[in-house]
Amino acid sequence: MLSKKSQYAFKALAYLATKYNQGPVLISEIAKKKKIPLKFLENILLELKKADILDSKKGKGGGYFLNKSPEKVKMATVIRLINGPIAMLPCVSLYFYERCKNCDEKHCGLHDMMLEVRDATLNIVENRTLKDLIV
Amino acid sequence: MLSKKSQYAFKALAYLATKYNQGPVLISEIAKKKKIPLKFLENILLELKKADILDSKKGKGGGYFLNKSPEKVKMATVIRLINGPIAMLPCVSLYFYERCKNCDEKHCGLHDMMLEVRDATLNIVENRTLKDLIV
DNA sequence: AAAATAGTCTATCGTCTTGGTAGGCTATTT
DNA sequence: AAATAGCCTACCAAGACGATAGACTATTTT
Repeated sequence: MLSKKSQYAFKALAYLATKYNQGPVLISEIAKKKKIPLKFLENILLELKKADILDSKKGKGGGYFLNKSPEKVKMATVIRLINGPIAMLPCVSLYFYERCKNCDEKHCGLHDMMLEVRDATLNIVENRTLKDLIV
Repeated sequence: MLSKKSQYAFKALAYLATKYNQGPVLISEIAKKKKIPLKFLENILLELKKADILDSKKGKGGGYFLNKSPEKVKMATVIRLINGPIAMLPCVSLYFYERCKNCDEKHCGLHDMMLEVRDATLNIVENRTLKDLIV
C-alpha cells in the first residue's frame, strides 16, 4: 500500500503539474485545495525539492513549482522516493536490493514469482509520469 | 513490501507443500528447517489453519499439513490473509476497498494508474499457487 | 533599515504495526 | 496418568506513520 504521505505527494504534484510554467504556488494554497495538513505538506515538498523534482522561491511571490515538465517526472521515481521499494521482496528490488538469508535465489519459487510481479508493476510506473495524473 | 511474517508463511507453506500427503509435520521441524522463530511460526500456522489452508493434529504423531493440494492454494489468498491488500490504494482494492476522500474516482489519474498496477499484479498472483513455489 | 512574506530546519509526539516471546491450557495418544 | 503437541491469551520493545511546533533564514517590499 502507498502511504498517506505518498498519496499527499501525488496530489500535490498533480496540482503543481496543472500549474506548470505559471510561477510559484504557495504551500498553503496546495494544502487548502488538496486538503493536506500544512506542516506535513511542507516536509513532503521539501523532500521533493531535495530530490530535484521541485524547486522553490522564498519571500513574497514565492512558493513551489515543478523543476521540469510533468512528462519528465516518472511515477516510479516519486514512489521510490516517498514510499520506498516498489518490489514485494528485497531480493527482487532494483533500488533497494538485499540478498535473501537462508534462501538460494537461483532456486526459489517465491523469488521468481515476485520478480514477475515487480516487472509487471515497473512496466507501468516506469512509463507513466505526472502528466498522466492530469485527467 | 511483503512483511517478514508473509515471507515466513510462504516458506512454511512451501515446505508443507513438498510434504503433501505425507502426514502431519511438527511446527518445530518447520521452524528448524526454515529458520523461523518457533513461537512466531505457531501464530502464523494457526492463522493459516483458521483460514482453512492448513489443518492440524494434536498429540503424538501430530503436526500441521496442507488441507488441500498445493495447486489449489492461490498466492493471492495467502497474501491477502497474512499481508493485507494487494492493491496500492484502498480505492482500487477488491477485498479491502475504501472510498477516496476528496477525490472523484471517475476523474482521478492516480486511481486509473493504480488500477492498472493492481490488475497486472493480480494477473500473476491469482494464477499462481503453492505448487509454483516448489522448484 | 525595517517589516512582511514564505520557505527551511530540527525536534517532538501519540498511535499503530511489526516481530517476537512467555506461559499456561486443551486435546490426543501411549 | 504421563507425555506429546497444538491452542490461546497476553505482553513487550522497536520502529514506522501521521502530524505538529517553533525557531531560523532568505527574499521582497515599503
